[in-house]
Amino acid sequence: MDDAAPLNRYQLAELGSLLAEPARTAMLLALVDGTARPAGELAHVAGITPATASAHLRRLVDGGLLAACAQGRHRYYRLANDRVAAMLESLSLARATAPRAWPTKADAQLRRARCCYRHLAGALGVAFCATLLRRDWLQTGSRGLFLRPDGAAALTASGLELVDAPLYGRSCLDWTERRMHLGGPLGVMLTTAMLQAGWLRPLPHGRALQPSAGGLRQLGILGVPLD
Amino acid sequence: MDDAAPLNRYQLAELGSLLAEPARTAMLLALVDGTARPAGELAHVAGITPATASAHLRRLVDGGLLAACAQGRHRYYRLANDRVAAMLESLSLARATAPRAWPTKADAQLRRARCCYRHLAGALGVAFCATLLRRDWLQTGSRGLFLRPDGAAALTASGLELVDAPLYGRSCLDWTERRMHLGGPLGVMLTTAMLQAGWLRPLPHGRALQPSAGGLRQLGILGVPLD
DNA sequence: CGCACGCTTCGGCGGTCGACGAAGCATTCC
DNA sequence: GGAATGCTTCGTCGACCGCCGAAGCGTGCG
Repeated sequence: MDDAAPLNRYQLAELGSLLAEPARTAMLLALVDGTARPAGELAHVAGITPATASAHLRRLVDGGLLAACAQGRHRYYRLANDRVAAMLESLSLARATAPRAWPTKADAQLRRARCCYRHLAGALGVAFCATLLRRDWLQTGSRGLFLRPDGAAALTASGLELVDAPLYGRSCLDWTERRMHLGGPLGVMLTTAMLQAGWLRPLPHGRALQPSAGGLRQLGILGVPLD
Repeated sequence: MDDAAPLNRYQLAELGSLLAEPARTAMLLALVDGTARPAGELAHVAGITPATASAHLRRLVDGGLLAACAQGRHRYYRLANDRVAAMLESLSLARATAPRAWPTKADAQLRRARCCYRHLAGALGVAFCATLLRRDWLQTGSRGLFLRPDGAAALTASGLELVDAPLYGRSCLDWTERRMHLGGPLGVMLTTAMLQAGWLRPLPHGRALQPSAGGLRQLGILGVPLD
């Protein structure tokens, strides 16, 4: 799946082999919505033991259909690239509805917004990061994600007091949303600024963060979709 | 491949299984150009014995990817429908160049035009049939292919004396071109008219037909692409 | 520091499937 | 009618692969 050149008979058969097993197709179908999911969850989705799932996931990664990224003691898997998703779509297997999320005992507040290693996570963190990327305020450089000047200006205009130093961020997987959000020093700095500006308020117990009315208003103005 | 509904994990795996074998992908790739090819040729393309090829072809037909049609002691296989071709295309396996034709000892005259059960076959027969279809002069009815009035008028204007009776034709596979041409009573009638009008002249030996200069001119006027 | 947890690797079992040769059936040609 | 041809079916062998339990490794938590 690296180049767009026509596949020969062997490459096509190899691709077919990867799709030839219901356990593997179940995992792929669970990932077509772009989420990244840990191996154990994919094993459960496929109805097989973690040992068997590990072998399948290895084959899918070796075959270029999946990408793995370890985070803590979890190992998240996602589709390798957009073309894999498009290929699956073209096989008419894209489901209209996203696969149901793994049942989590985390309460609603925790799922909505929380701090993750000092930066913003949860649905709000994912949406905020997606917005920065969509507006090209966040860009990928050799040393990681960095904030472009126009993005910094927009955030400052919204009331955030940003640190002037060139900070870099990195993608961080969200364990409830299963999507990327902004971590690293840049993520920490932005989250700290939001806390200082009163957009977010830490709840007494746990890591949940409570967005304020004013914070939600400012985020909405910036273009962040709010539930 | 019968409906466009999203595939579940088992249907997708079944489709993958069909693609998981190089011998089968070789056959499918040989058919993506829309041609129909006999089992023996497909076996040669895949590099396997006829016995093994027969099993593969049976699976592909049962899986809805191929369609078979017996003609004489040959059994021609082609892609089941357009969606199969599109699916293969989407897997980036459509080749820009058509697979090289099976080497045939038939001489050039025979390949160009000949009679096949009393109707016109060869490259000229295929091109003539395609033109009739493209111009909507030929239409598919419940009893077979029939000539529409405007088509009959155009052919008569070109100098062919057509029988007035409502004749029906049927698709006939061309063994050198591997494409459909017009057979059945309608095909026989049209070919007979061409012979009577001097467009075609039967060669003394064999079944080859020699188009005349006037015949080629008239066919060109009708829109038939000539080599 | 030790336990719990998530994931991977290893070993072995069983089923599926692809390969072929030989035989059988249908069609065509002489 | 008999031989030749094209294709399918049958029987059998061997390889591959999916499955699991058990063990090993690394991370995170108390």
